[in-house]
Amino acid sequence: MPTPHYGQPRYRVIADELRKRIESGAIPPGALLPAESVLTSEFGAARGTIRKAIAALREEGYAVTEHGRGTHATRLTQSSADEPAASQREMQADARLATLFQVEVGTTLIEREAVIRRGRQVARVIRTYHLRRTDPDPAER
Amino acid sequence: MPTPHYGQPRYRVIADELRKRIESGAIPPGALLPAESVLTSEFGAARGTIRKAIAALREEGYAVTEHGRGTHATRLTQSSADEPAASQREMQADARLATLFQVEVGTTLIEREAVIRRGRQVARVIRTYHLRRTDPDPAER
DNA sequence: AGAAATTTGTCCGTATGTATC
DNA sequence: AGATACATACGGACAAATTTC
Repeated sequence: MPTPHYGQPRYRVIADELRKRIESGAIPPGALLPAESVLTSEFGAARGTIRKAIAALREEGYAVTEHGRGTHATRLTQSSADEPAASQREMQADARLATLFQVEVGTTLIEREAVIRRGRQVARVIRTYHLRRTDPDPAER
Repeated sequence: MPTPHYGQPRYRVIADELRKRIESGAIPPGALLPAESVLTSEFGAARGTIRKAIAALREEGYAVTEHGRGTHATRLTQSSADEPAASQREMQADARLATLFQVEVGTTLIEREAVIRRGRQVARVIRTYHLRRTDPDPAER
């Protein structure tokens, strides 16, 4: 079948469903999500669509994926004592971020850190900040 | 040519090239990037690969895409009163960044801050860091 | 106003590469 | 070495938003 994405696109619906399972505890923090192949069967969607749904969850801070291992539901640590390579964590808005987001200082934000490597060297580090409950994300449409 | 992604994946190389054009001014802030169809021809890559490259640029804060319009290079010196003008500045590497870049704490890094707005609201704040001297981008490894 | 062209968005299917178990 | 799981890449088709004629 072609592409009848009335209203919400398929990957969005799937992402919402998986997010619901995580928030409800059906998939506990730290637990592994079903493999892409399993989700493909369950939702009757192409693998690419499943992957896009999971990518959306990652961007929203609900999951973390590791190459040959799988995707884990995120346990967002309130750590301010940051040392590890936590790719994702909660943090409190400082003055600058609070101003930008128009919230009060101390409001919880999600910080994600990505590293672009060139061979063994780190070429760039990217840090993204956003409020929790972000929806779709026009960036990708 | 199936999928030989030795070293850097194709979309990564393309993203780096496009980013270089933006940073160098070859594609001025606010300007439209070539359409996906054009980039597909230029790089001889599938459309999906081009789209992934552009998605990477979005995540790094270098571009913003709108549905039937196209992808614009993000404007750095935005108006508004809340901006300390320069969205790009030098800063000293903290412990975390120093570790990643394998340099000493206090080494000068370039920090770029992009503010992605959705309407009047700030949706995301993206900060990218990279070494000053060295990199810009060997483009290829 | 309307139709066509342009451009990005979604989805499917297939194949191969890479990391982990 | 084999199996499992995620990653990259190609190609095709149709949908939706915008611009152009």
